[in-house]
Amino acid sequence: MNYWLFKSEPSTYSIDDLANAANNTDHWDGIRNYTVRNMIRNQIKKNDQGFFYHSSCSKPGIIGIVKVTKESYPDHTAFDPSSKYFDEKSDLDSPRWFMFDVKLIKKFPAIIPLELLRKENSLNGMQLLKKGNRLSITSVSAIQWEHIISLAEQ
DNA sequence: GCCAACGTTGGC
DNA sequence: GCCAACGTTGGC
Repeated sequence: MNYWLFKSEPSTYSIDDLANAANNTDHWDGIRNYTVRNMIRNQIKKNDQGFFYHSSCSKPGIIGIVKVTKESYPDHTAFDPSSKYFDEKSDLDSPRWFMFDVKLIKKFPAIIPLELLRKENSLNGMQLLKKGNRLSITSVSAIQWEHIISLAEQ
């Protein structure tokens, strides 16, 4: 099983939106970056777990845990001209973009701020924290995962 | 295939 | 709003 970190701008889609979705489950759409697309198609598997990360907001950080409930399938928003994620180059017969489903497992009582993650020496190698990282999905090692979970429980 | 120009991300 | 860093586009 793999661990991930999924970024979302709370003004677009927050952890509370997921909490309010039917069965606490929703699709993770709108990925329009090839590196991340390939991660979805090749690596993100059912029952993988991930952190829900709030980005581009006043206090960015990790706010909860989700679980992958459905693996890679075509992102239908790419075919919808009214969607901001519409991509006229995505072909129904050969979709360019993919999404997956996640279920909310836990919302932390308090966000774990990016600022705090940066202070943790044992998280030095974390992909999220690397200079220039802009990927909206990054991998998390089991050790990093456990360490962050322990921060959430403090 | 190179690379300049432009677009996007996302912390601050 | 700024801007560093990276991604994408498209002419050549």
